[in-house]
Amino acid sequence: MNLSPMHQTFVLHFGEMGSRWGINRTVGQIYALLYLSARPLNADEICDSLGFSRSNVSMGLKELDSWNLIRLKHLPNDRRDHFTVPDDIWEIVRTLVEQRRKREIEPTLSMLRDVLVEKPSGKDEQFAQAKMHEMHDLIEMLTNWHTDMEKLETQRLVNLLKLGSKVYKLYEMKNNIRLLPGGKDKKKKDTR
Amino acid sequence: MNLSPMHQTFVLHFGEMGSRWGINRTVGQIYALLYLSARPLNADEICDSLGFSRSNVSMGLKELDSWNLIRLKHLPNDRRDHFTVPDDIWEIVRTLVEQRRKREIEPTLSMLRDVLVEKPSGKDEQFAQAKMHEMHDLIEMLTNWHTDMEKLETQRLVNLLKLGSKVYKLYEMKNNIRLLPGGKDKKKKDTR
DNA sequence: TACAAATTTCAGTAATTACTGAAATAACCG
DNA sequence: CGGTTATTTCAGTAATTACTGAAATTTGTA
Repeated sequence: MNLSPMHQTFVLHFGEMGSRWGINRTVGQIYALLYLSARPLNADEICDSLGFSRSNVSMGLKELDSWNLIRLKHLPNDRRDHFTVPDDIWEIVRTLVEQRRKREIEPTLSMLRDVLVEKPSGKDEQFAQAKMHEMHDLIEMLTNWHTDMEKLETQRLVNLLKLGSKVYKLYEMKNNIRLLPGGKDKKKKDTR
Repeated sequence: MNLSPMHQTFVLHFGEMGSRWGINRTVGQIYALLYLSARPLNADEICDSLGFSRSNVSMGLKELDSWNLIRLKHLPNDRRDHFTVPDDIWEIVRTLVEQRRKREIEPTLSMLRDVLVEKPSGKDEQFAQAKMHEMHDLIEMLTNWHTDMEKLETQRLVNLLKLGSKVYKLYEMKNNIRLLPGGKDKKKKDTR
C-alpha cells in the first residue's frame, strides 16, 4: 500500500468498517480512497495505492457501481475509465440510505406482508403473527418517514436535523393553541 | 429445523439478513426465533428448533447478549437459563441504534478527530483533510440529532416521526412570525 | 477490419469465518 | 463436599467469502 499515513489511516478504517456492514474490505478501501481523492482515479491507480490485484479492483468497482456510489468519468485523451464519488456528501448519504432500503427493508416488508395474509393455526402462530404485524407497522412507519425526509432539499433537512426535538415543542404549541377554545382532539390533556 | 412454515419463513429471512449486517446467520435466526416466541426459550429448545449445535447456540446467545439484545429469565423449578427479547419493540430499536453507534460511529468519529489534528503536508492532504472534516461534521450532526431523539419518550417520538416533514412548516411559520416585524435573521428571505 | 489498450470474467486458491464435538468449567442440590 | 445438570470454551474442521492470474471480451483507434 502506497499512501500517506493520513490516507492510510482513513482507508484502513473504512476497510474494517466495510466488513461490519455486508461490504468487503476491498470495496470499503476503494471507496475511502476515492472519497479522499481530489481527482478521478483510474483502476490502475487504485491498484497501486491499495495493493490489490487489477481484477479485485474491477470487481470492487462493479460492486460500488451496483450501489450507485461511484461516478464514471472520462478524461480527454485517455481511454481509461476514471472514478469519483459525488462531490456532495449528502448525495452519498441519500444514496446509501436509499440502497439499503431497497436491498434490506423492502424485501423484509414484502416477506412480512406475505406471512401476514396467512391464517394462523393455533396460539403460537397467532402470537407470532401479532409480533410480525408490530414489526411490519414499525418498519413501514420509519420508511414513510424516510420517504418524506427524502423529499426535503438538503438545506431544509439540515435545519430540521439541527432543530432536533425542539421542533416538537412547536408542534405542541400549535396543538395547544388549537386546543384552547376546546378543540375536538381527545385524550391530549397531558402529552408531557 | 423444526418449525411451522410461518416461523420458518421469518427465521430464515432474518438469518439471511443477518449476513448482510456483520451479524451471522445463527445469530440472526436465534434472534428471530426469540422474537416470535410467546415465552422464554432455553438453549436446548433453540437447538431443536433451528438444528444448530449446542455450542453454536451458546456462542450466538453470547453474541446477542453482548449487543444487549436479549434478556435472561429464570423459571421456577428450572435451573436452565431462558431467553427472551424485550416486549417493547421500540426498546429493541433503541438498543440496536445505540449499539451500532457505539461500535461503528464512535470509533469512526474518534479516528477522524485524530487525523484532523495532524498538519496536512501538501495539496493532497489538505484536500483529504477537508473531506474528512466534512464527514466528521456530518456524522456529528446526525449523532447529536440521534442523542436528542433518544431522549424523547416513545409516544412523542412516534408522533414526531408520523408528522415527518410537516413539522418543518411549523418551524417556518414560527420563523415568519418572528420575521414579520423585521427580525435580525439574515438571508432568510426565501427558504422555499 | 486489424490491432492495441482497457476491462471483465472465471476457475482455482488463499484467507476468513462459521460450526461442531469433546472436554473443561460453573451452578445447583442433597 | 460429591454428584448431577447446565453452560462455556476451544481446537479442529467445514463452509463461505475474498482474491488472484490467466484468458476472454470489450472498447477505441488507425
